[in-house]
Amino acid sequence: MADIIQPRLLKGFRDFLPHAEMERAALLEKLTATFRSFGFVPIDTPALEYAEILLGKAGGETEKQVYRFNDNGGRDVALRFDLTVPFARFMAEHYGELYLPFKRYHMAKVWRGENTQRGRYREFMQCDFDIVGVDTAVADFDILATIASAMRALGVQGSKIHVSHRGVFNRFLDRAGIGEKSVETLRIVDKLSKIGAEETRRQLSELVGVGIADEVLEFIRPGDGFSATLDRITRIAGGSNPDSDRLAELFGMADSCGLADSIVLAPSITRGLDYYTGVVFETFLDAVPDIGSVCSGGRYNDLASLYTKQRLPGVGASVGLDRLLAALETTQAGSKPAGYVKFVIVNLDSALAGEYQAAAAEMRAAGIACEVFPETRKLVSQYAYSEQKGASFAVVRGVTEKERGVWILRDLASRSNTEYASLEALISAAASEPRPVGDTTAP
RNA sequence: GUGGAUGUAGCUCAGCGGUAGAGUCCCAGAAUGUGGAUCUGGUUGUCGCGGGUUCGAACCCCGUCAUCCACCCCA
Repeated sequence: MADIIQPRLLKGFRDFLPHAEMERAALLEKLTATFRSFGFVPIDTPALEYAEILLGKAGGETEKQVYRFNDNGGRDVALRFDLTVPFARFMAEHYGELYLPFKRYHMAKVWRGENTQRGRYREFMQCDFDIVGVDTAVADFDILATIASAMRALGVQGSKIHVSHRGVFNRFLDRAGIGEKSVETLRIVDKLSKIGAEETRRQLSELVGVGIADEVLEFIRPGDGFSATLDRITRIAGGSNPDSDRLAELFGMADSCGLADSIVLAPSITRGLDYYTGVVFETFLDAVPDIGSVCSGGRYNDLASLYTKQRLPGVGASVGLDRLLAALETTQAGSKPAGYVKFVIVNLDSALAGEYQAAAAEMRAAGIACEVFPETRKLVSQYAYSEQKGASFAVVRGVTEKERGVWILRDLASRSNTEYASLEALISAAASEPRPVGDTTAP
């Protein structure tokens, strides 16, 4: 007798049971529809690439997190840790075959060997969308509008996109004479909402001195409105400049589209990553702000400079699918998604197997998802199965019903039966049934 | 990577040196083809895994794996 191998999973890697995977799939479908409605096209790239390609610009932190090994041919390879670096390689590789501006979306798994936590895993899904080849306010706004649209499509009650501009911040830093400490300053500032104003002030004072720390705090102070805040940071940064103008343009477009309320100018958000050069943004849900940003991104000057001499400016964002799922779970607790199948054809007699299959075929032809229970089992068990599958109805027909010439439609939620003289009558009656599917929340 | 907490039935948890338990769920029957109340009976298990101490370990010790929390960083 062979020893049983203990079934187990690697730290930070997960299985998805049908219920969870159906929720995830539903989310991806909504995002896909949104991206397509804005003109983004899909691409895919390999999970595994030459380590040299993926790690080209990576700093110490990233490098430690990358899954890297030698393949059987001795090649130095690594699993992708985000979708942006492979995208850069992709653009350089296919530059001649593509048109600009290029708008793509890419939803795929990435891997990072970092320590796990709630909502943070070693294998997780990223949903990126970018516009490369242009550096305009229109492109920036397109990304913001896509985010807002996606949030609406996902059924999020309320969300705010916090926007800022790296350029304006850098002007301010240069003016304050701490340009060379920009990276450290940005890192501290980025934590404002987490550690509070006092702690931010203390850390900043340590880095640049009390006077300048106060200036920084004044710069990042939450404002009273987009325009007022923009005026203030522009003044502190030394007056009118193209970056402030870009922000004003963005807000103008948002206002025209009725999105002014969804967008907040938040000078304290700067994004940790240093490759952003223009607007940066993070998206927070009104209901669960403490879960963090569910969609972040920004503008970068040069996407693919490591792989090509072509200059490719771009702007894009990434939806944190797992975090978003966690957030939606807290706001829509207890909701059970409808099953894929609406009908289960109960199997009462193996002599009627052909009839069951014919009925199923007819229903599918009518556009109704259904399945035949695959063995004769007692009714209780078949009803329970049907409910597990999220079906609304069971179709019951045994020898007695056949003799009587009837089809029984059982409403699984109300547990009531209705008889029909023909399958066609049953189908049309069920098709006009207004009751929403999957309503199992009632006590 | 650093520090802390936790792993017992499918689920929620109790037990903390002396025969593994409760609730729930599930199964069977009272109702021989129609699931929800009630009653009766029944099954739940490598006590995360591997060592050690002990007459005896779910319990104490060491290691290990996993989860959660904080730091770090990020999606």
